[in-house]
Amino acid sequence: MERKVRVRFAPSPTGPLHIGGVRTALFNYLYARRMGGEMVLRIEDTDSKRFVPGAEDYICEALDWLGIHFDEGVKQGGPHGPYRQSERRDIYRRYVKQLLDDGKAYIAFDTPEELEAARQATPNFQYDAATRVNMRNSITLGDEETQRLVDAGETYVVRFKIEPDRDVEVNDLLRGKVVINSNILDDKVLYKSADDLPTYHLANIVDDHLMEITHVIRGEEWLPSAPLHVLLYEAFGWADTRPDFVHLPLLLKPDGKGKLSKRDGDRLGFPVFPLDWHDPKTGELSKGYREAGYLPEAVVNFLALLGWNPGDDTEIMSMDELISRFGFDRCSRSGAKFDYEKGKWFNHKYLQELSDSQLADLFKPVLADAGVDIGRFSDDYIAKAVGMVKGRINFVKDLLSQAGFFFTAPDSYAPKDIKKRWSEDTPRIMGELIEVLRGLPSWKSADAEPVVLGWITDNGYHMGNVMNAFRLAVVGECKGPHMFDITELMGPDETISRIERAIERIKPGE
RNA sequence: GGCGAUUUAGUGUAGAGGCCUAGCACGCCGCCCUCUCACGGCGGAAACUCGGGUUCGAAUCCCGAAUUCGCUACCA
Repeated sequence: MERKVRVRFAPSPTGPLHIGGVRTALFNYLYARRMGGEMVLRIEDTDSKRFVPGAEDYICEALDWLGIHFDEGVKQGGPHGPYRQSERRDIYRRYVKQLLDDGKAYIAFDTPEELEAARQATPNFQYDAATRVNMRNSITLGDEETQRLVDAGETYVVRFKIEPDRDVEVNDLLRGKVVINSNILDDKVLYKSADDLPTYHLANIVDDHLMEITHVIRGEEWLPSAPLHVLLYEAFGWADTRPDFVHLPLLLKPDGKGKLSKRDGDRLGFPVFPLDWHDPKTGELSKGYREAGYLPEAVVNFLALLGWNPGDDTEIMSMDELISRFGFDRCSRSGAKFDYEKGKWFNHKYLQELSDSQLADLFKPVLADAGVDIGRFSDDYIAKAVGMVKGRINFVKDLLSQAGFFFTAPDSYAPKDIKKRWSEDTPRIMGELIEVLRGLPSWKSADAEPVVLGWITDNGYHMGNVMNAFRLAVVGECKGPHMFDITELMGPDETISRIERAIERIKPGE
């Protein structure tokens, strides 16, 4: 019987969700939707030492912002709950007991110090079939003594009894059959009595089974422990419903070596988190894509193409298009260096698809923050200003430097441009320009342009110098959209007053 | 060190024996457009890790080496 596809995203709430984690969540989501399946969000908070308050809410908010929605999980509940591992203690205890009763696991009392000593004594110490007979555990101590110690309240762990010298096969949908000999596996700790919590490995297998997960899609860092998981499914007698594995390639640093980390973002100046994160302990702020000005669609599109491609040259794809085309047959197996420049380009493309008024709405708060009284400008004015410069922006905030002059007259002028375009007799020519402008029958760009250009050529003036001085006076520097489009929008009063202002304030360059 | 994975331009990738004088995109450079800066259009530089095979023919198949990454915790 074909089981309904069910996948899960299972982050650990130890801090803000990393962008690599976001991609893992995205691939899970795309696959689930593609297959008409379901996706659950499970919180793996089995490490009480690393738990960070707020991290869970952050994860939910971030994925929600990106449009990655869950069918079941910690926020929406569901028939397989609870979805927080710390609330499933009784379940894990039951399965730990089952393993113990079946002789598939044993209790060990070795203290961290004793383990450390063992590692010191033996170069490549590994707690396994060969060494467990020399340690303090239920195998060497016997059932009676073990029970006595447990009853006496001694802290212990439960270790998985790995059967030596077995070739364990992991069938990975991306990498094919990976075979690992069980001799290199150690007797992993499954449960710690100290905090009455399982470790990742046990909780993961139990939950995936109970939650009827069909596909475990996770980062490549889990590949080495996949054989252990396979063995665990066997030990529980769940081999027939064991999920398929997909180990996704990692996101790497743009330069140098290794996994992309928070430090790289700080060092290279880009976010590695979806949302801003204020660390509750250090008070430190980590920048997020949302606050940096990214559209969630752009982030999703960008991330989807890191390690996957649709098979043709299509690059801009909505979530629905990604879903309809996604598959592991087109995933790459090697790590992808994170290319922030390409990410900016995606945002640029998505910004271009917004209408002028949509962009204007996004721009208004930025303008207001910059101290502009936006009440003085009509929505139509803002939208038109935005429309003229949108082609040159990667972020909404870029609008400030590109279109700011539409809202505030320049209070300084680019020295470079003064030097090049503002000479001794420029003020006189600008004075003439004002008269020409005043005599204009129409301020429409198409009407005004031939008149002004005609005046320039008729007087034998230098086209570039006059027009750029004009631009310098109005914009503050020699950049921006077509000059007469600017003046049409700004209107005669503002335009002429800016020229007068410039004549007063600019000292000619040498 | 051990184990596993990985390997096409600076980056992300296409390519599944002849269609490859290796395609696309970002980035970079140049030209055009032009009152400026951009956008856009056009063009350019830039890659099959190496060594052996197999084959009439290999980026594509086989073997070996190297590379890079990951794992090697009472973290996930």
